[in-house]
Amino acid sequence: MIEELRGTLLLSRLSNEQLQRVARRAARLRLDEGQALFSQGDTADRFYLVIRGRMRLFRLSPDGAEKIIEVVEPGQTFAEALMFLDAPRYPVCAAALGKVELISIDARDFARMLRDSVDTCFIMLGALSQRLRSLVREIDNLALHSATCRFSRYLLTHRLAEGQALELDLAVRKGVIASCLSIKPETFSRIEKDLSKRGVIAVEGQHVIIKNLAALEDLADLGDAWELTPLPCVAKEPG
Amino acid sequence: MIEELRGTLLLSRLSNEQLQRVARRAARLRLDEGQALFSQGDTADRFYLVIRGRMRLFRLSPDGAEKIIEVVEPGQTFAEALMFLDAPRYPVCAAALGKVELISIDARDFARMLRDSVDTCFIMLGALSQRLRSLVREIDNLALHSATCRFSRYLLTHRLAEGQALELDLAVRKGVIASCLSIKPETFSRIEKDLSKRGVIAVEGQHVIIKNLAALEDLADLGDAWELTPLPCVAKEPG
DNA sequence: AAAGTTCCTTAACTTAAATCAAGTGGCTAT
DNA sequence: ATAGCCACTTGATTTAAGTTAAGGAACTTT
Repeated sequence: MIEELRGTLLLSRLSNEQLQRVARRAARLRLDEGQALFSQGDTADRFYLVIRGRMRLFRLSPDGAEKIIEVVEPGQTFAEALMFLDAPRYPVCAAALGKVELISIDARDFARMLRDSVDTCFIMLGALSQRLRSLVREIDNLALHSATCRFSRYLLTHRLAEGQALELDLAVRKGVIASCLSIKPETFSRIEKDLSKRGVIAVEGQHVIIKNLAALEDLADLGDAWELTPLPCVAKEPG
Repeated sequence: MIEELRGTLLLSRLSNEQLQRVARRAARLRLDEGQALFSQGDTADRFYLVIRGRMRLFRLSPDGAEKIIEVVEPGQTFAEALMFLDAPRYPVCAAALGKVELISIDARDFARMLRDSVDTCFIMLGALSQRLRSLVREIDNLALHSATCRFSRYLLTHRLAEGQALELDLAVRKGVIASCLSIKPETFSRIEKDLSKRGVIAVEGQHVIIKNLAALEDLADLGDAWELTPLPCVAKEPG
């Protein structure tokens, strides 16, 4: 367990004693496909580290519609920002995408410990700042760009994640991607089909081939190239 | 200047020497109506404190459409989260709504100083966490709720801000509110008119009267009451 | 006071995406 | 195998909100 914790960026700057303290109050957790971890509104006293599998964090509307805010990958933590609020409640629901293994961490205790690790504070601040930026981008996507544009951007950013390849495999069900992009599955299908017909991409199941990168970038409507890069890097030492 | 800084939540835990250090590298700034402060993509080496007036932070799409992400009120800081990123660029444009007075603060220097004030780190973490939560809510609003619902929620939250009154004055131009809600001005007008016709509200210029609170809450589609309250409180002492 | 602005409203019309309603093809489990 | 389920596709239709266009009210500015 200690080793798994140490490998996580957020916890990387903690001393051995600190890690042991975290581990003492941590618990391993296994979820099956679709199983819920917590719901929007629940009191938030723990945060989580994904060891294996993926979690989906989503908002639920009163009439049952859902919108995925984030898909959390192994090695990432989630719900850790809440420990700095007064009487925190989870602002989203969390459920497993496939089988998932997690470690759950005591938030209050962790926050108290944080007072002795400014380094970790800074890692945390960097992480929150990045997440803030990505949420701003998502708002921009929703408010200012069409479904086709969002889909194109999705392909382009995930191409980056896989080393600039012109082919990529969708990591999750299409319905999940659709929800991430705030598109209904039907519309998602139609967009895929349309772009295929126009020769921009070719789709076969989960496998997508970018046939015309220039056209795709055009559809993605990237005014500023710098916007795309989702640099996963945090300031180490300000100054 | 020192006094103005000390009154700001974010800076409230700094020692006199630290405040003096901040002040030494701070500058006062005045903007006229509509004047731009920075643009999306600019290198971000300073952050700002609003002394007087309001700033609008907005995203610009390549074709010139704009969406206001936030309206910053006096006493609030903005763009402070960026100092924790590696080569930060402003993710939004900032411009004045009316005449504005600001203090601009050196971000790198501030971040360096932060290492000696865990208290301030925690205030910062709390502030970022709150902002994160409000952006998640905004995404929820855009993805899961209609324009009318967003408008209703706007009225209800701003009613709270003004002590539960059933009447309120819109603090900014309607076009600005429309952009905050990602609604076109024409649609905004139509919604106002429709709700007036249905006896839910009455509008006269900037003055809005809530005639039927229950109906408005119904339109706002609040599944969970706890969601509305935008508690502006930060954890002081975790533990 | 006349002429411009800027902001807001109203009306006619268009459109992107949602909804409704069937399918299809690939799994799993009996 | 076959029945059932699930993810996805496809087509027909609806609808919320955007677009275009024009006019009005409250201001500045000259």
